[in-house]
Amino acid sequence: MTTNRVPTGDSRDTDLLAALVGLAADPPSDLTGRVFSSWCRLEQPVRGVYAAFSDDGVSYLRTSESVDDSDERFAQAFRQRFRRPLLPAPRPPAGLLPALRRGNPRDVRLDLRESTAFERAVLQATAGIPRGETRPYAWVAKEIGRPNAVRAVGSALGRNPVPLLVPCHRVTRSDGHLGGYVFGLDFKRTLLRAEAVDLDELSRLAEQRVFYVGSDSTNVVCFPTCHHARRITPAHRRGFRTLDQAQRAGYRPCLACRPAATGVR
DNA sequence: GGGCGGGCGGGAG
DNA sequence: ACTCCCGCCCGCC
Repeated sequence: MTTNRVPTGDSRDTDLLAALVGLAADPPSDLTGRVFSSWCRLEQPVRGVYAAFSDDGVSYLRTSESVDDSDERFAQAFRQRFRRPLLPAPRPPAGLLPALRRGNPRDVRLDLRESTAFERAVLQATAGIPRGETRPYAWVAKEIGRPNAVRAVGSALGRNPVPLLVPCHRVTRSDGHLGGYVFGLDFKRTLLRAEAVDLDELSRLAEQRVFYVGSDSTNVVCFPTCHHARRITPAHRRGFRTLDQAQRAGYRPCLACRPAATGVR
């Protein structure tokens, strides 16, 4: 996340007072996100994308398809959720386009203040899933230290205010199925294919109930989409149904994809 | 594959 | 404050 905000103290109340006093003059930039947000529409890299943002970061993102290609529908959806007016902006915020292109939320500043602490934890863990890879919902739950809150993770991702930027399309079910998606399952498939995720291979593995892949030369076990797993030579490739089976066979979990012990028997 | 209970956070009343 | 209900789930049957 980049910082383009003027540094301020933590005393928000005094900041607010000072801001209100100076309102007749120039509004301080760090107040804008609380009063109104700007919006813009991008035509790339995905068909069309609407984003709402302020100096505090991008707070809301929709595909144009999901709002019937209508500026007004987007503004309506934003106002209903954030209870704040929305003004058009001449240009997108710094980093938004690279973030969308590279599928990396760290290229752009995000404003997640409207989310709960739990939701932010879910979004942060999800943000760490590399482009071209997938992780189960149960993995996200484990990553944030709430291994049983799996379904709540699904709910939180369903409310992800900034899909595409926080790549919740990279979170799939533990049984190998893709699970749901705000913009529909087809769009989830399209996004994953665009990142070169081999969906056919994934469903083949799911059919065989292979959810972990290891190398018998390194004795490291990964999620199948981990970039390390994809480099394993076919001759050394070994599939496992559970992490437990892999570990009993002498494999240790990959430090990059951190496969979690939850899985389908 | 399908069904079902368990699990959890959040929002509505 | 509490209860009830819902949801991008999981594991067992």
